Amino acid sequence: MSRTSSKATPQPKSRATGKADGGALDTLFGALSDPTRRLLVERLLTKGPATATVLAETTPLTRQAILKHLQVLEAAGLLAHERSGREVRYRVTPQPLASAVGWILDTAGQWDSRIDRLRRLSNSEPATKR
Amino acid sequence: MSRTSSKATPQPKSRATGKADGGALDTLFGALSDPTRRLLVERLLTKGPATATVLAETTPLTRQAILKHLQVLEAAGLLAHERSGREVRYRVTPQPLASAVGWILDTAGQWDSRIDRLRRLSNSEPATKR
DNA sequence: TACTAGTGCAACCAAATGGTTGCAGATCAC
DNA sequence: GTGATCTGCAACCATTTGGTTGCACTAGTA
Repeated sequence: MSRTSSKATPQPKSRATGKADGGALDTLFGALSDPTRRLLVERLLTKGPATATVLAETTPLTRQAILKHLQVLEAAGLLAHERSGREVRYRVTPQPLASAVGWILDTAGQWDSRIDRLRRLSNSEPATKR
Repeated sequence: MSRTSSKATPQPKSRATGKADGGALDTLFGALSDPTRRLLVERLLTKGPATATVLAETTPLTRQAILKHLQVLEAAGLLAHERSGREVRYRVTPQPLASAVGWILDTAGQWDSRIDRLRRLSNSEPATKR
């Protein structure tokens, strides 16, 4: 049952389609979900812009692996690159983090107002407890 | 050559090992990276706790698919479930979102201080531009 | 010029992910 | 009791992901 009308809609079944406008958050949170990538962001922030080869020297990973991570981060808008000569230097552009915080605060806000509503309605229950 | 000493370390090559202490952020951001899951969180917040079957009725997905998403969210600490009779009811526990915001703010903080440092050193460059 | 260092691209692989179906086990209502 | 619902597994499948290797290309440098 459950699957209300899935058979009726001939959707291409590709789950990569995304929900359009939410796609930015997808790639953003997705980019942040990998420890290597968070590490790269932190490293680029603390030690400044660097190339993929230089970044790869400090990890057990290949340059290509690092490159892929950098591209994921760039696709999420967290990085930008510029080339000087034969080198390609990556730097952090943390603006997209604002949308992440935005979604989280929005959500937490709904939670807060919900707690508030519950408190107002029933004064006996602690609402969350943990 | 990059790959400094990968051949020397006989690491089990399983990428699921995680970086231990950062694992919480992994699962957290990972859980948030899916639009369906964010939708579930929002729905559970706005309309209150619900069972997997009920949640599945409003989406084109199977109950099992929803179930898996709920389990991912629960593993990230964003959900908790309690059963009453034969029903299992899920509710949001948004506390872990704090760690996410924490990491982001830390990172943004490093960025701010770095801009500050740059501004103090060279007064001519706009530092970010975009 | 020839050599070296850095990047770009493509093929390939294993594991994780998101989804399905089918069925067994509880629990409620009659 | 019987039947209808709801949950819980398990198997299975296709796509994505994270990683590797190998090689071609480009840009500095001796």
